[in-house]
Amino acid sequence: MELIITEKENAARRIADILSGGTYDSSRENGVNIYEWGGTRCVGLSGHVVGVDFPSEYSDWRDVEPVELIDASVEKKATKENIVATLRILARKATSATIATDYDREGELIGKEAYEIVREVNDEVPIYRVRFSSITENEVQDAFNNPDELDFDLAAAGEARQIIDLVWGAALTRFLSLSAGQLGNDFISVGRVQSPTLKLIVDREREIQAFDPESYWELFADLHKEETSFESQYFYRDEDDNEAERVWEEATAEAVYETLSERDCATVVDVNRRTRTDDPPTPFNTTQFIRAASSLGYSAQRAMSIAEDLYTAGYITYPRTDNTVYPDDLDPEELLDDFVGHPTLGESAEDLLEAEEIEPTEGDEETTDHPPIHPTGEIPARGGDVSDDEWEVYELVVRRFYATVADPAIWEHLKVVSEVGDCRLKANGKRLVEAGYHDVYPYFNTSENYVPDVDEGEQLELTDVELEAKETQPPRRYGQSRLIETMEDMGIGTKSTRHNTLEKLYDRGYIESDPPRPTKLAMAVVDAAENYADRVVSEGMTAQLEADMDAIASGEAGLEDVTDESREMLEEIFANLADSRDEIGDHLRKSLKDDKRLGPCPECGEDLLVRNSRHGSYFIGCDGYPDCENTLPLPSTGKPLILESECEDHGLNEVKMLAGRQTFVHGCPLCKAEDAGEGPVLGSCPDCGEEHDGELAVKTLQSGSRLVGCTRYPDCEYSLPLPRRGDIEVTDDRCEEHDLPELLVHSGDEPWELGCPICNYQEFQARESDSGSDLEALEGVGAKTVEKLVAAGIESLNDLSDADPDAVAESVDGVSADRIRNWQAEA
DNA sequence: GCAAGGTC
Repeated sequence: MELIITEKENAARRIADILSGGTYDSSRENGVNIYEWGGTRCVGLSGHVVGVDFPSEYSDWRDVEPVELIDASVEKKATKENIVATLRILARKATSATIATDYDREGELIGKEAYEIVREVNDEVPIYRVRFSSITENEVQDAFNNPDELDFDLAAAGEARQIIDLVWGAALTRFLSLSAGQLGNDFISVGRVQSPTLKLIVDREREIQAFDPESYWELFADLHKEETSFESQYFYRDEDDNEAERVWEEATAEAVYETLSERDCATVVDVNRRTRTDDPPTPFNTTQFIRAASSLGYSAQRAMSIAEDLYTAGYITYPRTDNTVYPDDLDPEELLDDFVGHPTLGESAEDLLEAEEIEPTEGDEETTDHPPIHPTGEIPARGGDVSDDEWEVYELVVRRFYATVADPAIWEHLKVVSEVGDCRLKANGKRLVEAGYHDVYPYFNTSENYVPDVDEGEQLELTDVELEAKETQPPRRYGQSRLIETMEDMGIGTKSTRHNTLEKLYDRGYIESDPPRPTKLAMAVVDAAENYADRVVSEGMTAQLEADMDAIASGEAGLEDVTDESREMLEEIFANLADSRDEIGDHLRKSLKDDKRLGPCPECGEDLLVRNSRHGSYFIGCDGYPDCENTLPLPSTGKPLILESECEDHGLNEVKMLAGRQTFVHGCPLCKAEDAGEGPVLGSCPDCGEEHDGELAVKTLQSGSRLVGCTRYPDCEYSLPLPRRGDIEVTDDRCEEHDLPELLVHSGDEPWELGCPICNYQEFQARESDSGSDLEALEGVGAKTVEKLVAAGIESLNDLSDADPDAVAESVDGVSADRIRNWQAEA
């Protein structure tokens, strides 16, 4: 039997399809698909199926000095046992094995892992390696007709990276965690990729904190030509003879204002017209895809997760790629043809097919493993096969492909300079003359700025002179997609890991909200690393590692040369760290406390801190405990985030509750506690009104949440829910059926009618039973996933909370146990 | 219970 091993399940099926001419059968072993035809079997791995780790005697953090990890041996352990087991079974029976993992460094290493598993159980079988740049008939046939051998040097380069990352990461992570006494879930992590990324965010925050705003002024005036008018801005020549608009002295700004205000007319002194070509964008790699999706409001993580689903379902190509050049076997016309006649995507495709020649754009990076992200030609049904979010991302990928084969756009720029006394005004107009690719790719801003045709020497009426006082602004925080782009520029992380690295920084409590803001802990970790292990927060470590890996791959250096040298450098770092452990620990501990501090306790003046209750919820307690027992409640949903804004009455920071889509600002917890109590009475209680004269009132609980409840509580527990946000107004209109006033909720710009609270609750219940489920409130869950969950016996959030994630993942297609755990945390 | 890299 001939055995073929690929990097992933999807590739196994496609290769089986090509080599068997579509005649393969499939079977399942240990939950792994095996494709079979003639005497051949083809199986897909799931990326790495083994991972590096220290021997188990090193696993107790308290028993082992972190420095000992530097010289500890590093072992390989199976991480996907079912796949490894399946591979062993197949390998025993194989007469030849062919490794067909991805054509890149990590693919070579994954191939070597497979090689070792095969060799362990079968020391005779010949093992080949095939390489192809895309899974197409020609390339695959060609590769299998000319089998090669595994490149052990290239794989060793990858192994060196694994060892260095593990040793540095584990030793330093344990050192910092132990120094601050942060063990268990709250450990303090450090790594070659995460730490330079964190430093990027921290450095920007330092700039923002150090920023000293400066005042300046800008001047504007309206110019008129016949019926039309346009805005012009004052400018002057600075010392370097560049055009400048900002005036730095108030007196100068006022003098200019005087000059402009005194006149009622300006003379055109210069008209400059030019056309600019606006080239269509290049094909999507992962980073550019994330960037485009983020401008539609998707987080990096969410964009990748949707892309992953679209890929698995066969609608788009592999979403993890650095490639920005379409492969030769992609025929753009053929692909456009697939969209002809489609109700919403068809028209653009038909327009594009009318062009005489179709020549796609190209980016700078051409790689051998995967093509740029593009549609496959298989089109999902909106609302049926895919959710609205998935469709939006799918359409983005389709339209990006359209854009890459579309014409450039042409802009006309018109600059008009006018003179008023000795002052000059300018106006920049732009007009889209040829929309070009913007017609098929409507995601870029194409707003025009109208400036009329004028001639030199023309006199224009001048009105509405404005003097605006402004301040220079601190640099802006990096957004997620900007961070991922910067990581790519710095050469850290990979297309597959960058978005996960950001997620990791959130999980570790290093960054919060979006755009991410570093916590005090993050600042302290970066401080410590800069002082003692500068290398691990610099992009230089990756640059050096890349160079070393190249040397190993080309045979100029051995794996041991590189890892030994790296270990020596880490030894030196630990020699310097030894005496500073307590000092570093104190700094980290202090920062951890700062992240929880809201401000002074009104009862004793110590600090109020966010604390965990025993049940996993949160409350606010005093640092003076047990001397001061002051506490304040927090809402039971979500994880508290301390905002920068402070309450004017109490000097406490306001609190936001993070709970996925149900995130809301709770505000000052002391204000909330003071506001707690009974609000206006609405009417008689339907449960006990007749018998005991109970009445319904709007109530605010200590935690800040509100409800309509009976005034006889706790004797009568009748209650109706109210929305978490907004002020409730009791109107004069009454519901005839329940004899209660209609309620109005003021939140956002427009107040909305909640109506009678009983009717509102009944409608809510009807909707619940209608859709059958409250599962849709979960992040990233659409009707389709709910259907699958219901089919597996999970009908509500309650069911989900009680379920065993692994068991559910087993029975629900396309949902991982981790994702379920996230949902449980969210619920 | 450490990293980063694959993949789901």
